[in-house]
Amino acid sequence: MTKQIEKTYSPQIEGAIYKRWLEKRYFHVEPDASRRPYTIMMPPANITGKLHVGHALTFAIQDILIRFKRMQGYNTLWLPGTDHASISTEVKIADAMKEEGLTKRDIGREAFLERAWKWRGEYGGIIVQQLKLLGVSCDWDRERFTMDEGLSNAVYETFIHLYNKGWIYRAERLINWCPKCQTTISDAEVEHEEMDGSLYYFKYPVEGGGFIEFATTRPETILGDTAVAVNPDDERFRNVVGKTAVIPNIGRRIPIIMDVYVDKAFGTGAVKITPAHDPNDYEVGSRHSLPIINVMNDDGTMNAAAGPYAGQTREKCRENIISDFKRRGLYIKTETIRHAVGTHERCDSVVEPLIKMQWFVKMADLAKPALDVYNSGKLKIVPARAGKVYAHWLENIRDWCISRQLWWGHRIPAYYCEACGEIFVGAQAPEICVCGGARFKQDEDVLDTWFSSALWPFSTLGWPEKTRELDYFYPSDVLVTGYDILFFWVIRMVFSGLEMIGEIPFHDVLFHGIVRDALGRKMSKSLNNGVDPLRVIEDFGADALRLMLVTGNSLDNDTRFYCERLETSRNFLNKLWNAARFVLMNLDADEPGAGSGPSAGSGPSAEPDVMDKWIISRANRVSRDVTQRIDSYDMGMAAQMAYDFVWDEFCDWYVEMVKPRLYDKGDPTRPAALRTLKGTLIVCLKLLHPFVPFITEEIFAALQDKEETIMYSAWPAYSEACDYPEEEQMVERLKSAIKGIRAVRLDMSAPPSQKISVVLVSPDNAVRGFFTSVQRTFAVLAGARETFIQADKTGVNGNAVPVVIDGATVYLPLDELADREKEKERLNREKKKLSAEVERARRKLANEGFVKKAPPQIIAEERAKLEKYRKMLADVEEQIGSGYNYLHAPNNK
RNA sequence: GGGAGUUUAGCUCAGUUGGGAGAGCGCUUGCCUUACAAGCAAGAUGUCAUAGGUUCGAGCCCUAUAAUUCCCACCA
Repeated sequence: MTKQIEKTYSPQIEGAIYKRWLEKRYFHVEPDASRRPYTIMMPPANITGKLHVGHALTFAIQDILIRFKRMQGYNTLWLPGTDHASISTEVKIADAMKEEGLTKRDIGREAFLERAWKWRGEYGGIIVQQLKLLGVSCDWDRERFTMDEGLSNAVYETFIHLYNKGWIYRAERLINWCPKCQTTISDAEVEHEEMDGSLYYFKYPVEGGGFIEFATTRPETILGDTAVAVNPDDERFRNVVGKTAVIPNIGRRIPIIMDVYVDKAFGTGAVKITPAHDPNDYEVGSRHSLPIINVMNDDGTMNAAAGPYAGQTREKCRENIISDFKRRGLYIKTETIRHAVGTHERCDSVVEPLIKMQWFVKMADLAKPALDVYNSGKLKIVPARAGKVYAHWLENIRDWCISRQLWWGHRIPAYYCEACGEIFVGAQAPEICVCGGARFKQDEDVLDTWFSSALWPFSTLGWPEKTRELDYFYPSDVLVTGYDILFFWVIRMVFSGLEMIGEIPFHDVLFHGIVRDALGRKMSKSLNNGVDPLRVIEDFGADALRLMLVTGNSLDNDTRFYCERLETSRNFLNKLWNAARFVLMNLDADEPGAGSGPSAGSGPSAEPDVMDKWIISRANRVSRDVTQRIDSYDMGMAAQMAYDFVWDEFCDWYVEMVKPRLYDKGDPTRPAALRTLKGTLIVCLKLLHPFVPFITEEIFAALQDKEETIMYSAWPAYSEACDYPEEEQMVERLKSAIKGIRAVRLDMSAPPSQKISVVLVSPDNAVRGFFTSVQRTFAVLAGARETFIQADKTGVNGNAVPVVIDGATVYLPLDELADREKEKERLNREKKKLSAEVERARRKLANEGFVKKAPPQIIAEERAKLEKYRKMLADVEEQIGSGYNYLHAPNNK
């Protein structure tokens, strides 16, 4: 006997279900050559992170795919994990230390790392626990951390490999320096922000008389100037080129040179050149062999080379320079200018270009194969426009600065001989140097956090060991992520996978939008407009949250977070819950056996009737459509279709239609009704399970005699045998008749308790036969006391209200209730509508071009429509014109 | 400076290869009909941003324009 479920839906069930799934180890998989794998690598969550709604969206999408494929019989691995998040974690720990009055330098590297590991142990698992509340079905037994031993080996192996190939090198280059975080950052980590700034005009005295005027946005870098450049074609400067200008205050003599880089139209046409602090100037400087003078310390203050300005912050120095130039009469003017300023995306401080010795990955050779797999279609990127961004980035890629002046992360596996300075790259320092020295010092820097995440798709499977997992699960099927980490992560995984494994890390990349607040703003700490998913889950449940996030939006667009939408989802779940309750109640009231059987309407003892066939047919088609939608990553539409089917067709129509059969214990079609009811509910549950895993599991369990999980039940497959187009058409007639009658009743304010008589007149035998077979249902849903089904109008009161449907007219003898005027209006509205339809179809078919050029199927459909509407129109006109005399009817209202 | 989105009902958004404009919320009206008032039933609401073009036929394809959002970029 089936179990009963609680009276109202409550998301409190979720915790226990997840616990059961974990206990049963339903998420865990092993390589199995007899089954096809389906693999998703979960983007590792930062250990510093807290669950936000963005996570909820991205993990909901991944879980939908995983659960869908699992039910389709794939051996599905969804591998979770966390990222050490080098810089964020380090900053966080340093901040915590500040409260104790300690700095990193105070305690030293080793003690700091000790704290970091301790911190990771204490807080690193929080986000994982929060993730579980979402219902994610990932294989927790395979959870990985980017600084696990195995994953670290992968990092060193890769570094050494690339170094030996000459693709990792150490060089002194102009890099992006974050003065606040005190480390280099990669180009990708610099955010260019357009803002209003000042363009200052100054002049340098020229030796031999005169001045040269120039403009700059960064006066403090004057101290590092080693030339002034003008365009070779610029006539205005002909007489000063080759002469020497003098920087006041510090008295440095610098040449006036020519370089095509200079834009004649900008500023004064002359540019001060600071090779140590500007990428362009660096280029110019190397072309002209100019000295490079670094005037800044790592913390953004001026260094000794700044002479009298040494020790000042860059901001203070700027002010002082301006006032000094003013005092000397060398200041001309200040203009406001809109220009891009580079800031560090993590801390927002202005990035300082500096020359430093750093480690780089040479990108040219790595980028090419990554571009090839995209161009050849081997790597599919959804949506397609993201692919263009991918290609554009790779085509214009520059070398990747991978060293960071931090402690938390993978330390660069390079060792320097203390005697001669020779570099050795390897897992350990060598025994002895070529110079005979035996003391080595490891490089102080760690690697960019993305260097290790770039290896995630295979390092998590055991590489560089040759494992069964790597062999079986790699490459993964799809990578799902927000478009914001395309450059940071996705591209780097692709070229890393291609280089180290020789195969792309995933076949598809699916980018989705971000979750915004109700006003469409990005959620951010500064606006304090973030939505806490944990609160939402507490109030509405993970199912409601997940459903809300994926429904009603196309994936690639951003979505707004509305509480009302959450309620809509919650209401739907309650609807589903109560539909299930209804089914369970009826199954329970049934004698054993009749309602059992998992599939819809396939039992010999319970042949489905026409209504059953209708819902079976609909369920069948919807299953096919939902499957197609998920397969094409159209989760929103898939969810919407399942939602509509459950609510509109199953609950509002089928369940209502089937009630009279259920309430009559003697009805011979009752077993079929029960069977179909249960079977269709199960199809609904299965279609919904990827989206709302908890509630579907709970109901599914209640429907089963034995313990079974919906997770591993078979996904509904489309079957032609379950297609019943004729039954569908008939039931559509039934629905139109009922809707028409209801409309009339409402017009007349006839309460549901007031039963009426209904006469259905149709010359069509099949239509009459159908209505006869569903007579009782028809009567109940139409609120009829009795129904007469006949071929002509015999006995129909002249004052009866007609409702015209396709193939029949229904008469409601409502004399005493009828509001004649209202009915007249209604019929005329009908007439107008039908006339428009007829006219539209007629004009279309009268169009020579249409008949000549349109596909035959479209023309045939159009003809059928014309025919149908013409008939209905004629019926309506007949009612208006002849048999129905409104004007002389009594009006008792 | 380059590129990509978006513009559809009062609000938020769907609308797969071009073939009769949709949903949720909100609104109007009537219902506690023994699964569900987190519900049921019936309704109203759109120059599909603008202007051209292609086509028998355009919300969908092409061109231009406007508004708006985002990404990329070394003009001081």
